[in-house]
Amino acid sequence: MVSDHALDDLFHALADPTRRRILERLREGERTVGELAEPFPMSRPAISKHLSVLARADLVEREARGRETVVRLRAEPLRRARDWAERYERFWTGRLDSLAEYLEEGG
Amino acid sequence: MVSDHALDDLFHALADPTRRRILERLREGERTVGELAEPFPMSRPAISKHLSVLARADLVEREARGRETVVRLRAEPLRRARDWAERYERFWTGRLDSLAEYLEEGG
DNA sequence: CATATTCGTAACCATATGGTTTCCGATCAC
DNA sequence: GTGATCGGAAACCATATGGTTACGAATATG
Repeated sequence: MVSDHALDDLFHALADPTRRRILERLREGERTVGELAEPFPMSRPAISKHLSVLARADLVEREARGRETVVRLRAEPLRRARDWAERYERFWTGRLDSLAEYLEEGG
Repeated sequence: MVSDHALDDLFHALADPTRRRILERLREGERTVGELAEPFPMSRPAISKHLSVLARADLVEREARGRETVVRLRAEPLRRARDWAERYERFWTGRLDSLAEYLEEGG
């Protein structure tokens, strides 16, 4: 574990609504940068930066195609996020754990 | 969906190794702020700020107990993170989807 | 060839983040 | 009551973040 820079990048990438919306749209299929930028009330370079953040987290890949750039979803890293969160599952699945801890701690 | 500030706070809280380590330690049981701060090479106020970030995401709750403050894990919000990520599961579980999209797009 | 389009980079700016040190209120111990 | 300890708040600082506009390289168009 130590510091796990990949998880830092991953969660940071997900902590922005614009970036999450981009991922949502990419579920429907690959899109050019221009198509991705169109619905957002911000400039193309701003979207380009968001895509760089997503690419650093390995959540998208960009491929030059002619003068356009096609962006594709790479969802695999999200599995790591899910797995990480799942390790806490027993903690939210009921208060049995609280009782167990209470007993363990000599209560 | 719109903007979902709760997910912003949640993923932001998780995007820091110190905060994730704090959550890890809290899985073993509640801890005082001092106990939580002890292993980290940073000041108590720094940890206090990290705890505020975690509290804003509803991942911990703090309770004054005498002059100490006890911190408890509240893992429920992590379920939302897991559920969010899981919506992408079919995207990482095989390339069948790619074929489907290829066909849908008239390839 | 000339021009328009796509998209990334550079430079810049305002604000947020993450750390520090200092201080203060509350509580416990004596 | 005096003094030590716990922990949050305030003030401060350096850097990161998230946006902008301007520009330039590469590609398509006519």
